[in-house]
Amino acid sequence: MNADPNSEGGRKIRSVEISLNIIDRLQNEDRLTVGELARTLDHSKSTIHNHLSTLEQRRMIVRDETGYRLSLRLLDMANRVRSQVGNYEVINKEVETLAEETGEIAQFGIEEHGMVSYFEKERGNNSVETASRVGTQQPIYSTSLGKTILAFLPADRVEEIVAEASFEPKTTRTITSSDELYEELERIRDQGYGIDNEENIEGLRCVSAPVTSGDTVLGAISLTGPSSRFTHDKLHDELADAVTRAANVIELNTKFS
Amino acid sequence: MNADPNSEGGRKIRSVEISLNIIDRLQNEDRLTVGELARTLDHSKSTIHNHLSTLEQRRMIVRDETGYRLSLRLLDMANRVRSQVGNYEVINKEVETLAEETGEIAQFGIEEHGMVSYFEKERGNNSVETASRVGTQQPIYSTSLGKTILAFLPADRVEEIVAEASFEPKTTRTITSSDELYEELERIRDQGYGIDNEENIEGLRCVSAPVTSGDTVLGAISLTGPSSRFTHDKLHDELADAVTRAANVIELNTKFS
DNA sequence: GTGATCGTTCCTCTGGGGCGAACATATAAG
DNA sequence: CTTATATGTTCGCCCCAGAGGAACGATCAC
Repeated sequence: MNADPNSEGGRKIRSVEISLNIIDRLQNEDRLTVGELARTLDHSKSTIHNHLSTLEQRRMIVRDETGYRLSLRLLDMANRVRSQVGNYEVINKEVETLAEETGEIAQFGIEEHGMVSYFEKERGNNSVETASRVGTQQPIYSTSLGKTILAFLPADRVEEIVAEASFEPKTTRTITSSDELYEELERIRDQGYGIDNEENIEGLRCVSAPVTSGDTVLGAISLTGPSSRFTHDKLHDELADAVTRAANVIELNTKFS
Repeated sequence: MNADPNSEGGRKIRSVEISLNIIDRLQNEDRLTVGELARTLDHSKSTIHNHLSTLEQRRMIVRDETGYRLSLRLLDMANRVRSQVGNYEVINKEVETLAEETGEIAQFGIEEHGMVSYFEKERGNNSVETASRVGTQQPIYSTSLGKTILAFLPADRVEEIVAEASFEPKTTRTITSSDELYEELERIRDQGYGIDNEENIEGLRCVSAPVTSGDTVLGAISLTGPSSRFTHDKLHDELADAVTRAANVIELNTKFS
Protein backbone atom coordinates (compact mmCIF):
# COMPACT_ATOMS: atom_id res chain seq x y z
CA MET A 1 0.00 0.00 0.00
CA ASN A 2 1.11 3.47 -0.71
CA ALA A 3 1.04 5.92 2.15
CA ASP A 4 1.21 9.04 0.01
CA PRO A 5 -2.03 9.49 -1.90
CA ASN A 6 -0.49 11.95 -4.36
CA SER A 7 2.54 9.93 -5.32
CA GLU A 8 1.09 8.74 -8.58
CA GLY A 9 3.98 7.55 -10.71
CA GLY A 10 7.04 9.57 -11.69
CA ARG A 11 7.72 13.25 -11.53
CA LYS A 12 5.52 15.67 -13.42
CA ILE A 13 7.30 17.82 -15.96
CA ARG A 14 6.42 21.43 -15.50
CA SER A 15 6.93 22.74 -19.01
CA VAL A 16 4.87 19.92 -20.45
CA GLU A 17 2.12 20.80 -18.02
CA ILE A 18 2.22 24.42 -19.13
CA SER A 19 1.80 23.40 -22.74
CA LEU A 20 -1.01 21.04 -21.83
CA ASN A 21 -2.69 23.82 -19.90
CA ILE A 22 -2.53 25.97 -23.00
CA ILE A 23 -4.07 23.17 -25.05
CA ASP A 24 -6.78 22.72 -22.44
CA ARG A 25 -7.63 26.39 -22.55
CA LEU A 26 -7.71 26.41 -26.33
CA GLN A 27 -10.04 23.47 -26.46
CA ASN A 28 -12.59 25.35 -24.40
CA GLU A 29 -12.20 28.76 -25.98
CA ASP A 30 -10.62 29.28 -29.36
CA ARG A 31 -8.83 32.33 -30.67
CA LEU A 32 -7.07 33.15 -27.44
CA THR A 33 -4.21 35.64 -27.46
CA VAL A 34 -0.82 35.47 -25.80
CA GLY A 35 -1.86 38.03 -23.22
CA GLU A 36 -5.07 36.27 -22.29
CA LEU A 37 -3.30 32.95 -21.85
CA ALA A 38 -0.52 34.55 -19.82
CA ARG A 39 -3.09 36.08 -17.51
CA THR A 40 -5.37 33.11 -16.99
CA LEU A 41 -2.54 30.58 -16.70
CA ASP A 42 -0.45 32.85 -14.51
CA HIS A 43 2.75 32.89 -16.50
CA SER A 44 4.82 35.58 -18.14
CA LYS A 45 4.03 36.50 -21.70
CA SER A 46 7.44 35.34 -22.83
CA THR A 47 6.85 31.90 -21.37
CA ILE A 48 3.50 31.56 -23.09
CA HIS A 49 5.00 32.91 -26.25
CA ASN A 50 7.71 30.26 -26.30
CA HIS A 51 5.21 27.50 -25.65
CA LEU A 52 2.92 28.75 -28.40
CA SER A 53 5.85 28.86 -30.80
CA THR A 54 6.84 25.28 -30.12
CA LEU A 55 3.26 24.08 -30.33
CA GLU A 56 2.74 25.93 -33.58
CA GLN A 57 5.89 24.57 -35.15
CA ARG A 58 4.72 21.10 -34.24
CA ARG A 59 1.36 21.84 -35.86
CA MET A 60 -0.66 21.38 -32.72
CA ILE A 61 -2.05 24.89 -32.87
CA VAL A 62 -2.60 27.55 -35.51
CA ARG A 63 -2.42 31.26 -35.37
CA ASP A 64 -5.00 33.34 -36.96
CA GLU A 65 -5.47 37.08 -37.18
CA THR A 66 -7.51 37.02 -33.98
CA GLY A 67 -5.47 34.57 -31.91
CA TYR A 68 -4.55 30.94 -31.51
CA ARG A 69 -6.69 27.84 -31.89
CA LEU A 70 -6.12 24.10 -32.04
CA SER A 71 -5.05 22.66 -35.37
CA LEU A 72 -7.04 20.34 -37.62
CA ARG A 73 -4.23 17.86 -37.09
CA LEU A 74 -6.28 16.77 -34.10
CA LEU A 75 -8.92 15.42 -36.46
CA ASP A 76 -6.34 13.12 -37.98
CA MET A 77 -5.07 12.10 -34.57
CA ALA A 78 -8.62 11.31 -33.48
CA ASN A 79 -9.14 9.07 -36.49
CA ARG A 80 -5.97 7.21 -35.73
CA VAL A 81 -6.95 6.73 -32.11
CA ARG A 82 -10.31 5.36 -33.21
CA SER A 83 -8.70 2.72 -35.38
CA GLN A 84 -6.20 1.85 -32.67
CA VAL A 85 -8.72 1.27 -29.93
CA GLY A 86 -10.96 -1.23 -31.61
CA ASN A 87 -12.71 -2.39 -34.70
CA TYR A 88 -14.47 0.87 -35.36
CA GLU A 89 -16.41 -0.35 -38.41
CA VAL A 90 -18.17 -3.11 -36.54
CA ILE A 91 -18.76 -1.17 -33.34
CA ASN A 92 -20.14 1.79 -35.23
CA LYS A 93 -22.52 -0.43 -37.20
CA GLU A 94 -23.82 -2.24 -34.14
CA VAL A 95 -24.34 0.91 -32.11
CA GLU A 96 -26.20 2.37 -35.05
CA THR A 97 -28.54 -0.57 -35.55
CA LEU A 98 -29.18 -0.76 -31.82
CA ALA A 99 -30.22 2.89 -31.81
CA GLU A 100 -32.42 2.44 -34.87
CA GLU A 101 -34.15 -0.67 -33.60
CA THR A 102 -34.95 0.74 -30.18
CA GLY A 103 -35.21 4.44 -30.99
CA GLU A 104 -33.11 5.17 -27.90
CA ILE A 105 -29.52 6.19 -27.26
CA ALA A 106 -26.94 3.49 -27.93
CA GLN A 107 -23.34 3.85 -26.79
CA PHE A 108 -20.09 1.98 -26.70
CA GLY A 109 -17.56 2.70 -23.97
CA ILE A 110 -14.17 1.55 -22.78
CA GLU A 111 -12.27 1.97 -19.54
CA GLU A 112 -9.64 4.70 -19.38
CA HIS A 113 -8.01 6.22 -16.30
CA GLY A 114 -10.46 4.38 -14.09
CA MET A 115 -13.44 5.96 -15.81
CA VAL A 116 -15.68 5.12 -18.77
CA SER A 117 -14.81 6.87 -22.00
CA TYR A 118 -17.43 7.02 -24.70
CA PHE A 119 -16.10 5.62 -27.93
CA GLU A 120 -19.28 5.79 -29.99
CA LYS A 121 -22.75 7.21 -29.56
CA GLU A 122 -25.82 7.09 -31.73
CA ARG A 123 -29.27 8.51 -31.08
CA GLY A 124 -32.48 6.83 -32.15
CA ASN A 125 -35.68 8.62 -33.17
CA ASN A 126 -37.27 8.80 -29.73
CA SER A 127 -34.09 9.26 -27.78
CA VAL A 128 -33.70 11.77 -24.99
CA GLU A 129 -30.98 14.40 -24.93
CA THR A 130 -27.99 13.69 -22.74
CA ALA A 131 -24.78 15.55 -22.15
CA SER A 132 -22.54 12.57 -22.84
CA ARG A 133 -20.43 12.95 -25.92
CA VAL A 134 -17.91 10.80 -27.72
CA GLY A 135 -14.49 11.19 -26.12
CA THR A 136 -15.78 12.38 -22.76
CA GLN A 137 -15.62 10.53 -19.45
CA GLN A 138 -18.03 9.50 -16.75
CA PRO A 139 -17.45 7.83 -13.38
CA ILE A 140 -17.15 4.09 -13.65
CA TYR A 141 -19.28 3.35 -10.57
CA SER A 142 -22.37 5.37 -11.51
CA THR A 143 -22.90 4.18 -15.07
CA SER A 144 -24.02 0.84 -16.41
CA LEU A 145 -21.26 0.88 -18.99
CA GLY A 146 -18.68 1.49 -16.31
CA LYS A 147 -19.93 -1.09 -13.88
CA THR A 148 -20.30 -3.68 -16.60
CA ILE A 149 -16.74 -3.18 -17.81
CA LEU A 150 -15.48 -3.21 -14.25
CA ALA A 151 -17.25 -6.49 -13.58
CA PHE A 152 -15.08 -8.25 -16.13
CA LEU A 153 -11.74 -6.58 -15.55
CA PRO A 154 -8.94 -8.48 -13.77
CA ALA A 155 -9.28 -8.39 -9.98
CA ASP A 156 -6.10 -6.37 -9.37
CA ARG A 157 -7.09 -3.70 -11.86
CA VAL A 158 -10.53 -3.48 -10.23
CA GLU A 159 -8.91 -2.92 -6.86
CA GLU A 160 -6.75 -0.15 -8.23
CA ILE A 161 -9.72 1.59 -9.76
CA VAL A 162 -11.93 1.19 -6.71
CA ALA A 163 -9.16 2.51 -4.47
CA GLU A 164 -8.98 5.68 -6.54
CA ALA A 165 -12.73 6.11 -6.93
CA SER A 166 -14.27 9.13 -5.24
CA PHE A 167 -17.82 7.74 -5.05
CA GLU A 168 -19.41 11.12 -5.39
CA PRO A 169 -23.18 10.73 -5.35
CA LYS A 170 -24.58 11.89 -8.69
CA THR A 171 -28.15 11.08 -7.66
CA THR A 172 -29.74 9.59 -4.55
CA ARG A 173 -29.24 6.11 -6.00
CA THR A 174 -25.56 6.35 -6.84
CA ILE A 175 -23.39 3.61 -5.35
CA THR A 176 -21.32 5.31 -2.66
CA SER A 177 -19.20 2.56 -1.14
CA SER A 178 -16.80 -0.05 -2.41
CA ASP A 179 -18.75 -2.79 -0.66
CA GLU A 180 -21.94 -1.93 -2.51
CA LEU A 181 -19.95 -1.75 -5.71
CA TYR A 182 -18.39 -5.18 -5.25
CA GLU A 183 -21.83 -6.66 -4.64
CA GLU A 184 -23.12 -5.00 -7.77
CA LEU A 185 -20.21 -6.35 -9.82
CA GLU A 186 -21.00 -9.84 -8.57
CA ARG A 187 -24.62 -9.40 -9.65
CA ILE A 188 -23.53 -8.20 -13.10
CA ARG A 189 -21.27 -11.20 -13.56
CA ASP A 190 -24.17 -13.48 -12.61
CA GLN A 191 -26.78 -12.01 -14.90
CA GLY A 192 -24.36 -11.14 -17.72
CA TYR A 193 -25.44 -7.51 -18.07
CA GLY A 194 -25.40 -4.33 -16.00
CA ILE A 195 -28.13 -1.87 -15.06
CA ASP A 196 -28.04 1.81 -14.19
CA ASN A 197 -31.21 2.64 -12.28
CA GLU A 198 -31.06 6.45 -12.21
CA GLU A 199 -27.67 6.26 -10.55
CA ASN A 200 -25.95 8.75 -12.82
CA ILE A 201 -28.77 10.99 -13.99
CA GLU A 202 -32.20 11.38 -12.41
CA GLY A 203 -34.87 9.82 -14.59
CA LEU A 204 -32.57 7.83 -16.84
CA ARG A 205 -31.95 4.11 -16.89
CA CYS A 206 -29.42 2.09 -18.89
CA VAL A 207 -28.54 -1.51 -19.69
CA SER A 208 -25.08 -2.62 -20.76
CA ALA A 209 -23.51 -5.83 -22.01
CA PRO A 210 -19.78 -6.51 -21.94
CA VAL A 211 -17.79 -7.06 -25.11
CA THR A 212 -15.03 -9.53 -24.39
CA SER A 213 -12.26 -11.20 -26.32
CA GLY A 214 -10.94 -14.29 -24.63
CA ASP A 215 -10.69 -13.33 -20.98
CA THR A 216 -10.24 -9.57 -21.48
CA VAL A 217 -13.01 -6.95 -21.68
CA LEU A 218 -12.70 -4.64 -24.65
CA GLY A 219 -15.58 -2.45 -23.52
CA ALA A 220 -19.34 -2.49 -23.24
CA ILE A 221 -22.35 -1.50 -25.29
CA SER A 222 -25.42 0.15 -23.76
CA LEU A 223 -28.88 1.55 -24.23
CA THR A 224 -30.08 4.64 -22.38
CA GLY A 225 -33.61 5.92 -21.99
CA PRO A 226 -36.16 7.49 -19.65
CA SER A 227 -37.42 5.43 -16.73
CA SER A 228 -40.95 5.76 -18.10
CA ARG A 229 -40.05 3.69 -21.15
CA PHE A 230 -37.34 1.62 -19.47
CA THR A 231 -39.54 -0.31 -17.05
CA HIS A 232 -38.08 -2.98 -14.83
CA ASP A 233 -39.39 -5.84 -16.95
CA LYS A 234 -38.47 -4.36 -20.30
CA LEU A 235 -35.01 -3.48 -19.01
CA HIS A 236 -34.27 -7.01 -17.82
CA ASP A 237 -35.94 -8.68 -20.74
CA GLU A 238 -35.91 -7.31 -24.28
CA LEU A 239 -33.46 -4.44 -23.76
CA ALA A 240 -30.94 -6.65 -21.98
CA ASP A 241 -31.32 -9.12 -24.82
CA ALA A 242 -30.76 -6.43 -27.41
CA VAL A 243 -27.48 -5.17 -25.94
CA THR A 244 -26.26 -8.71 -25.35
CA ARG A 245 -26.97 -9.62 -28.96
CA ALA A 246 -25.14 -6.53 -30.18
CA ALA A 247 -22.20 -7.33 -27.92
CA ASN A 248 -22.02 -10.82 -29.35
CA VAL A 249 -21.98 -9.53 -32.92
CA ILE A 250 -19.08 -7.25 -32.08
CA GLU A 251 -17.23 -10.07 -30.39
CA LEU A 252 -17.66 -12.37 -33.37
CA ASN A 253 -16.42 -9.75 -35.80
CA THR A 254 -13.47 -8.64 -33.75
CA LYS A 255 -10.13 -10.23 -34.36
CA PHE A 256 -8.54 -10.81 -31.00
CA SER A 257 -5.10 -9.26 -30.69
CA MET B 1 14.69 39.95 -44.22
CA ASN B 2 15.92 37.37 -41.82
CA ALA B 3 19.33 35.85 -42.49
CA ASP B 4 18.78 32.80 -40.35
CA PRO B 5 16.34 30.43 -42.02
CA ASN B 6 15.70 28.45 -38.86
CA SER B 7 14.84 31.35 -36.60
CA GLU B 8 11.11 30.85 -36.81
CA GLY B 9 9.59 32.64 -33.87
CA GLY B 10 10.56 32.17 -30.24
CA ARG B 11 12.63 29.53 -28.59
CA LYS B 12 11.60 25.89 -28.79
CA ILE B 13 11.05 24.18 -25.46
CA ARG B 14 12.86 20.89 -25.35
CA SER B 15 10.74 18.99 -22.86
CA VAL B 16 7.57 19.93 -24.72
CA GLU B 17 9.16 18.63 -27.89
CA ILE B 18 9.99 15.35 -26.21
CA SER B 19 6.39 14.91 -25.13
CA LEU B 20 5.17 15.82 -28.61
CA ASN B 21 7.57 13.29 -30.08
CA ILE B 22 6.07 10.67 -27.83
CA ILE B 23 2.59 11.64 -28.96
CA ASP B 24 3.71 11.53 -32.58
CA ARG B 25 5.11 8.06 -32.15
CA LEU B 26 1.95 6.87 -30.40
CA GLN B 27 -0.25 8.17 -33.15
CA ASN B 28 1.57 6.01 -35.67
CA GLU B 29 2.00 2.89 -33.58
CA ASP B 30 -0.06 2.19 -30.51
CA ARG B 31 0.83 0.10 -27.50
CA LEU B 32 4.44 1.23 -27.32
CA THR B 33 6.44 0.49 -24.20
CA VAL B 34 8.75 2.73 -22.22
CA GLY B 35 11.78 0.89 -23.55
CA GLU B 36 10.75 1.13 -27.19
CA LEU B 37 10.08 4.84 -26.90
CA ALA B 38 13.36 5.44 -25.09
CA ARG B 39 15.22 3.66 -27.86
CA THR B 40 13.55 5.20 -30.88
CA LEU B 41 13.47 8.72 -29.45
CA ASP B 42 16.99 8.46 -28.04
CA HIS B 43 16.31 9.34 -24.44
CA SER B 44 16.83 7.60 -21.16
CA LYS B 45 14.08 5.39 -19.85
CA SER B 46 13.65 7.64 -16.84
CA THR B 47 13.07 10.64 -19.05
CA ILE B 48 10.47 8.84 -21.11
CA HIS B 49 8.95 7.49 -17.96
CA ASN B 50 8.49 10.95 -16.49
CA HIS B 51 6.95 12.25 -19.69
CA LEU B 52 4.58 9.32 -19.92
CA SER B 53 3.52 9.89 -16.32
CA THR B 54 2.69 13.53 -16.91
CA LEU B 55 0.87 12.77 -20.13
CA GLU B 56 -1.11 10.02 -18.46
CA GLN B 57 -2.10 12.17 -15.50
CA ARG B 58 -3.33 14.76 -17.96
CA ARG B 59 -5.34 12.08 -19.76
CA MET B 60 -3.58 12.46 -23.06
CA ILE B 61 -2.45 8.84 -23.07
CA VAL B 62 -3.56 5.59 -21.47
CA ARG B 63 -1.64 2.64 -20.26
CA ASP B 64 -2.76 -0.78 -21.03
CA GLU B 65 -1.33 -4.18 -20.17
CA THR B 66 0.69 -4.13 -23.40
CA GLY B 67 1.87 -0.53 -23.44
CA TYR B 68 0.77 3.05 -23.96
CA ARG B 69 -1.65 4.50 -26.48
CA LEU B 70 -3.38 7.83 -27.06
CA SER B 71 -6.49 8.52 -25.04
CA LEU B 72 -10.05 8.82 -26.31
CA ARG B 73 -9.92 12.36 -25.00
CA LEU B 74 -8.59 13.19 -28.43
CA LEU B 75 -11.98 12.35 -29.91
CA ASP B 76 -13.54 15.01 -27.76
CA MET B 77 -10.82 17.49 -28.63
CA ALA B 78 -11.36 16.80 -32.32
CA ASN B 79 -15.07 17.48 -31.98
CA ARG B 80 -14.36 20.77 -30.28
CA VAL B 81 -11.89 21.80 -32.97
CA ARG B 82 -14.45 21.00 -35.63
CA SER B 83 -17.00 23.29 -34.09
CA GLN B 84 -14.43 26.02 -33.56
CA VAL B 85 -13.21 26.14 -37.12
CA GLY B 86 -16.47 26.63 -38.93
CA ASN B 87 -20.09 25.81 -39.29
CA TYR B 88 -19.63 22.09 -39.43
CA GLU B 89 -23.30 21.25 -39.96
CA VAL B 90 -23.60 23.27 -43.15
CA ILE B 91 -20.20 22.34 -44.55
CA ASN B 92 -20.79 18.67 -43.91
CA LYS B 93 -24.16 18.77 -45.62
CA GLU B 94 -22.90 20.58 -48.71
CA VAL B 95 -19.88 18.35 -49.12
CA GLU B 96 -22.19 15.38 -48.84
CA THR B 97 -24.68 16.53 -51.42
CA LEU B 98 -21.88 17.52 -53.78
CA ALA B 99 -20.44 14.02 -53.55
CA GLU B 100 -23.85 12.42 -54.04
CA GLU B 101 -24.79 14.56 -57.02
CA THR B 102 -21.54 14.04 -58.87
CA GLY B 103 -20.52 10.61 -57.61
CA GLU B 104 -17.00 11.95 -57.10
CA ILE B 105 -14.91 13.00 -54.12
CA ALA B 106 -15.97 16.25 -52.48
CA GLN B 107 -13.77 17.99 -49.92
CA PHE B 108 -13.61 21.11 -47.83
CA GLY B 109 -10.25 22.53 -46.81
CA ILE B 110 -8.80 25.46 -44.93
CA GLU B 111 -5.36 26.99 -44.74
CA GLU B 112 -3.12 26.05 -41.82
CA HIS B 113 0.63 26.51 -41.48
CA GLY B 114 0.86 27.51 -45.11
CA MET B 115 -0.72 24.27 -46.27
CA VAL B 116 -4.24 23.02 -46.97
CA SER B 117 -5.81 20.99 -44.20
CA TYR B 118 -8.76 18.82 -45.05
CA PHE B 119 -11.72 19.63 -42.85
CA GLU B 120 -14.29 17.34 -44.45
CA LYS B 121 -14.29 14.66 -47.11
CA GLU B 122 -17.07 12.64 -48.67
CA ARG B 123 -16.89 10.02 -51.38
CA GLY B 124 -19.53 9.56 -54.07
CA ASN B 125 -20.51 6.27 -55.69
CA ASN B 126 -18.05 6.40 -58.59
CA SER B 127 -15.25 8.12 -56.73
CA VAL B 128 -11.63 7.09 -56.99
CA GLU B 129 -9.52 6.21 -53.96
CA THR B 130 -7.17 8.90 -52.71
CA ALA B 131 -4.83 9.04 -49.78
CA SER B 132 -6.14 12.37 -48.49
CA ARG B 133 -7.88 12.12 -45.16
CA VAL B 134 -9.61 14.54 -42.88
CA GLY B 135 -7.08 16.32 -40.69
CA THR B 136 -4.12 15.75 -43.00
CA GLN B 137 -2.21 18.36 -44.97
CA GLN B 138 -1.19 18.88 -48.57
CA PRO B 139 0.98 21.57 -50.21
CA ILE B 140 -0.92 24.72 -50.95
CA TYR B 141 0.63 25.25 -54.40
CA SER B 142 -0.11 21.83 -55.89
CA THR B 143 -3.78 21.48 -55.00
CA SER B 144 -6.81 23.31 -56.32
CA LEU B 145 -8.10 23.79 -52.77
CA GLY B 146 -4.82 25.33 -51.73
CA LYS B 147 -4.41 27.62 -54.70
CA THR B 148 -8.02 28.75 -54.50
CA ILE B 149 -7.72 29.67 -50.84
CA LEU B 150 -4.40 31.37 -51.50
CA ALA B 151 -5.93 33.44 -54.26
CA PHE B 152 -8.22 35.14 -51.78
CA LEU B 153 -5.96 35.52 -48.77
CA PRO B 154 -4.55 38.97 -47.87
CA ALA B 155 -1.47 39.87 -49.93
CA ASP B 156 0.94 39.89 -46.98
CA ARG B 157 -0.14 36.47 -45.81
CA VAL B 158 0.27 35.15 -49.36
CA GLU B 159 3.82 36.46 -49.46
CA GLU B 160 4.64 34.79 -46.16
CA ILE B 161 3.32 31.49 -47.37
CA VAL B 162 4.98 31.68 -50.78
CA ALA B 163 8.30 32.57 -49.14
CA GLU B 164 8.15 29.42 -47.05
CA ALA B 165 6.89 27.18 -49.85
CA SER B 166 9.28 24.45 -51.01
CA PHE B 167 7.71 23.98 -54.46
CA GLU B 168 8.55 20.31 -54.59
CA PRO B 169 7.26 18.87 -57.86
CA LYS B 170 4.66 16.23 -57.07
CA THR B 171 4.04 15.51 -60.78
CA THR B 172 5.43 16.95 -64.02
CA ARG B 173 2.75 19.61 -63.97
CA THR B 174 3.25 20.91 -60.45
CA ILE B 175 3.83 24.64 -60.17
CA THR B 176 7.48 25.05 -59.23
CA SER B 177 8.08 28.78 -59.03
CA SER B 178 6.51 31.69 -57.24
CA ASP B 179 6.06 33.58 -60.52
CA GLU B 180 3.98 30.79 -62.00
CA LEU B 181 2.02 30.62 -58.80
CA TYR B 182 1.23 34.34 -58.75
CA GLU B 183 -0.02 34.11 -62.34
CA GLU B 184 -2.18 31.18 -61.42
CA LEU B 185 -3.65 33.05 -58.46
CA GLU B 186 -4.50 35.94 -60.74
CA ARG B 187 -6.28 33.53 -63.10
CA ILE B 188 -8.22 32.02 -60.21
CA ARG B 189 -9.38 35.42 -59.01
CA ASP B 190 -10.53 36.22 -62.57
CA GLN B 191 -12.52 33.07 -63.18
CA GLY B 192 -13.69 32.65 -59.59
CA TYR B 193 -12.59 29.03 -59.22
CA GLY B 194 -9.35 27.04 -59.21
CA ILE B 195 -8.23 23.99 -61.17
CA ASP B 196 -5.73 21.27 -60.39
CA ASN B 197 -4.71 19.65 -63.66
CA GLU B 198 -2.80 16.59 -62.44
CA GLU B 199 -0.50 18.85 -60.46
CA ASN B 200 -0.69 16.93 -57.22
CA ILE B 201 -1.44 13.37 -58.32
CA GLU B 202 -0.96 11.92 -61.78
CA GLY B 203 -4.30 11.27 -63.46
CA LEU B 204 -6.42 13.34 -61.06
CA ARG B 205 -8.03 16.69 -61.65
CA CYS B 206 -9.89 18.95 -59.22
CA VAL B 207 -12.00 22.11 -59.20
CA SER B 208 -12.38 24.35 -56.18
CA ALA B 209 -14.46 27.36 -55.25
CA PRO B 210 -13.62 29.71 -52.40
CA VAL B 211 -15.89 30.15 -49.42
CA THR B 212 -15.65 33.73 -48.23
CA SER B 213 -17.21 35.84 -45.54
CA GLY B 214 -16.89 39.53 -46.16
CA ASP B 215 -13.33 39.96 -47.37
CA THR B 216 -11.83 36.94 -45.64
CA VAL B 217 -11.58 33.40 -47.04
CA LEU B 218 -12.85 30.73 -44.71
CA GLY B 219 -11.75 27.87 -46.94
CA ALA B 220 -12.64 26.22 -50.21
CA ILE B 221 -14.76 23.34 -51.44
CA SER B 222 -13.64 20.99 -54.19
CA LEU B 223 -14.41 18.05 -56.44
CA THR B 224 -11.77 15.48 -57.36
CA GLY B 225 -11.90 12.86 -60.10
CA PRO B 226 -9.99 11.05 -62.84
CA SER B 227 -8.93 13.05 -65.88
CA SER B 228 -10.95 10.68 -68.05
CA ARG B 229 -14.19 11.90 -66.48
CA PHE B 230 -12.97 15.40 -65.65
CA THR B 231 -12.55 16.67 -69.22
CA HIS B 232 -11.54 20.26 -69.86
CA ASP B 233 -15.03 21.35 -70.82
CA LYS B 234 -16.82 19.55 -68.00
CA LEU B 235 -14.31 20.87 -65.50
CA HIS B 236 -14.80 24.51 -66.49
CA ASP B 237 -18.49 24.20 -66.99
CA GLU B 238 -20.76 22.02 -64.90
CA LEU B 239 -18.22 20.97 -62.26
CA ALA B 240 -17.05 24.53 -61.67
CA ASP B 241 -20.69 25.53 -61.40
CA ALA B 242 -21.38 22.78 -58.90
CA VAL B 243 -18.60 23.76 -56.51
CA THR B 244 -19.43 27.44 -56.83
CA ARG B 245 -23.05 26.76 -55.99
CA ALA B 246 -22.04 24.69 -52.96
CA ALA B 247 -19.67 27.45 -51.83
CA ASN B 248 -22.47 29.99 -52.08
CA VAL B 249 -24.79 27.86 -49.97
CA ILE B 250 -22.15 27.59 -47.27
CA GLU B 251 -21.54 31.33 -47.38
CA LEU B 252 -25.22 32.11 -47.03
CA ASN B 253 -25.64 29.80 -44.06
CA THR B 254 -22.54 30.89 -42.24
CA LYS B 255 -22.77 33.60 -39.67
CA PHE B 256 -19.76 35.82 -40.13
CA SER B 257 -17.77 36.34 -36.97
C1' DG C 1 20.46 -21.24 -12.27
C1' DT C 2 21.68 -17.00 -15.86
C1' DG C 3 20.63 -13.32 -18.90
C1' DA C 4 17.66 -11.03 -21.06
C1' DT C 5 13.88 -8.00 -21.07
C1' DC C 6 10.36 -5.08 -18.68
C1' DG C 7 9.21 -0.61 -15.55
C1' DT C 8 10.38 2.11 -11.54
C1' DT C 9 12.98 5.09 -8.23
C1' DC C 10 16.62 7.83 -6.77
C1' DC C 11 20.55 11.12 -7.09
C1' DT C 12 23.54 14.19 -9.40
C1' DC C 13 24.72 18.10 -12.23
C1' DT C 14 24.06 21.18 -15.82
C1' DG C 15 21.78 23.93 -19.26
C1' DG C 16 17.03 24.67 -20.30
C1' DG C 17 13.40 27.59 -19.45
C1' DG C 18 10.63 30.82 -16.74
C1' DC C 19 10.82 35.65 -15.57
C1' DG C 20 11.04 40.45 -16.22
C1' DA C 21 12.45 44.30 -18.70
C1' DA C 22 12.79 46.54 -22.97
C1' DC C 23 11.35 46.48 -27.40
C1' DA C 24 8.24 47.29 -31.39
C1' DT C 25 3.31 48.30 -33.25
C1' DA C 26 -1.40 49.40 -32.94
C1' DT C 27 -5.70 51.28 -31.63
C1' DA C 28 -8.09 54.52 -28.40
C1' DA C 29 -8.67 58.51 -25.73
C1' DG C 30 -7.33 62.86 -24.62
C1' DC D 1 -0.45 65.83 -32.08
C1' DT D 2 0.56 63.31 -27.32
C1' DT D 3 -0.38 59.94 -23.86
C1' DA D 4 -2.07 55.52 -22.54
C1' DT D 5 -2.88 50.76 -22.67
C1' DA D 6 -3.37 47.06 -25.50
C1' DT D 7 -1.06 43.76 -28.45
C1' DG D 8 3.25 40.40 -29.60
C1' DT D 9 8.20 40.10 -29.70
C1' DT D 10 13.27 39.64 -28.29
C1' DC D 11 16.97 39.46 -25.05
C1' DG D 12 19.74 38.10 -21.04
C1' DC D 13 20.09 36.56 -16.35
C1' DC D 14 19.93 33.05 -12.86
C1' DC D 15 18.18 29.02 -10.74
C1' DC D 16 15.98 24.91 -10.45
C1' DA D 17 13.75 21.76 -13.47
C1' DG D 18 14.70 17.92 -15.98
C1' DA D 19 17.59 14.67 -18.64
C1' DG D 20 20.73 11.05 -17.72
C1' DG D 21 22.58 7.17 -15.47
C1' DA D 22 22.81 3.69 -12.24
C1' DA D 23 20.60 0.56 -9.28
C1' DC D 24 16.53 -1.65 -8.20
C1' DG D 25 12.61 -5.28 -8.43
C1' DA D 26 9.89 -8.24 -11.39
C1' DT D 27 9.07 -11.19 -15.30
C1' DC D 28 9.99 -14.23 -18.82
C1' DA D 29 12.88 -17.41 -21.71
C1' DC D 30 16.20 -20.52 -21.87
